[in-house]
Amino acid sequence: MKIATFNVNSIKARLPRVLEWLEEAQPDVALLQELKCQDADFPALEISSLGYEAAVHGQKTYNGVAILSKHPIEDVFRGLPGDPEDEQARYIEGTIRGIRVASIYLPNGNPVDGPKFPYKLAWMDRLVAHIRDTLLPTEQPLVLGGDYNLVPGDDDVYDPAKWADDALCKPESRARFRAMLNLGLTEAWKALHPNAAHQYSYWDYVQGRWQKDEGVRIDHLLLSPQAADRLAACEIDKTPRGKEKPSDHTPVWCEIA
DNA sequence: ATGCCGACCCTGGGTCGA
Repeated sequence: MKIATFNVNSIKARLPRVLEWLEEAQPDVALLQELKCQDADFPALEISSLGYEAAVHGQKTYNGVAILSKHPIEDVFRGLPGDPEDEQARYIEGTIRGIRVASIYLPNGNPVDGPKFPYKLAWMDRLVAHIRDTLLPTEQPLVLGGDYNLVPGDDDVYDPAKWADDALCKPESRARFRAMLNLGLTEAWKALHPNAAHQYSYWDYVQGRWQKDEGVRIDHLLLSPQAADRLAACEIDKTPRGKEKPSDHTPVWCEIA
């Protein structure tokens, strides 16, 4: 089963790109982030015309996540537990052919001297707790994909010195990402490309970042042991980023045998 | 250079993303 993650940066603005990508890449499951629309405005008809059903957790203007699937989506759960006050639509999970998947839009956290950084760290703590207390104990295959807004290592950013104090690279952020791995999760791309460096999933629109290949690797697929045992492939698909009116992210996909 | 681009809001400029 091919499972992809893609931060689309507005599903409305990106619909032609997303439809074209679904037709070309043919993922069984697509985990989308940054829909920037409410549930009622999600283009479900166009998506379903390509054979995908959708589970959506939308929000006006900001955030918004979805699971698209060629196979039935069961037991959909919206929102990350742990803070009833948190109304940002950044998390949705569901089960497809026995695999529990989640689409994650982790907070950016910048600027680090404002309230957004502690919100990011608290959100990551909640995610670690949810994985540890609810997801892993089921011993189900899990694929947690999304825009983690996290650069795992200095090989994953074009200029690590310039980014050292960014929320995406800060030790406090990286420590919480490592906490997920320490629970027993496998980062799919790194597992299959242990010696690769400077392979990115996001390039800023400005200053010719894409043309100069100055990006960051922040879109990840995390697998439980039961899913990692079946990991057959994982790649970054740079094709969509090079097209007209692209998202600033590009999809990352894995194949679970 | 420190939001240069591109999206959102609902009217032309403010806010946000990473």
